[in-house]
Amino acid sequence: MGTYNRDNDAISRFCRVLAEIPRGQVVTYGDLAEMAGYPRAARLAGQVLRRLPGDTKLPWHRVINAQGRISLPEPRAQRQRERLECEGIALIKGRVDMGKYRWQP
DNA sequence: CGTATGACAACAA
DNA sequence: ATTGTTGCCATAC
Repeated sequence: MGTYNRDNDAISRFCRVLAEIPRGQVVTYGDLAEMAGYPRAARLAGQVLRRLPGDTKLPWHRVINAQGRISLPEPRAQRQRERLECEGIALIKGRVDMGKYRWQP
C-alpha cells in the first residue's frame, strides 16, 4: 500500500467525536466539526457522514442541523427519525428540542 | 487552476 | 416565521 490517504486523520477525528455522543442526545453539524477540530466547517461534517458505510455502528443519527431538523433526504430521514425516537428523542413538528437534547460536554 | 456541489450556519430584511 | 445571501471547507470535474 504505497498509496497515501489524504484525510483519514480528519475522518478519524470526526468519527471519534461521533462515537462519543451519548445515547439520547444530539449535536449539530457545526458542533461535530468544531469538536473534531474544524470550527465553522459544518458542511465538511456532512461530507464525512455521507461517506460512512451503511452498516456503520457509529451513531450518525445523532447529528442534525442547527434548527433541530433532519437534513437528510427520504428515505433515510425516516430511518433517522426512528432511531432518534428509539432513544427517547421525540420530534415535535419535525423538530428536536435542542435546549433539551443538545449535547454540551 | 477555476467552478460547482453539498447530511450546514449565521445574518439581513 | 420565511426567504435570500454570504461564509465555510473539502471534493469532484
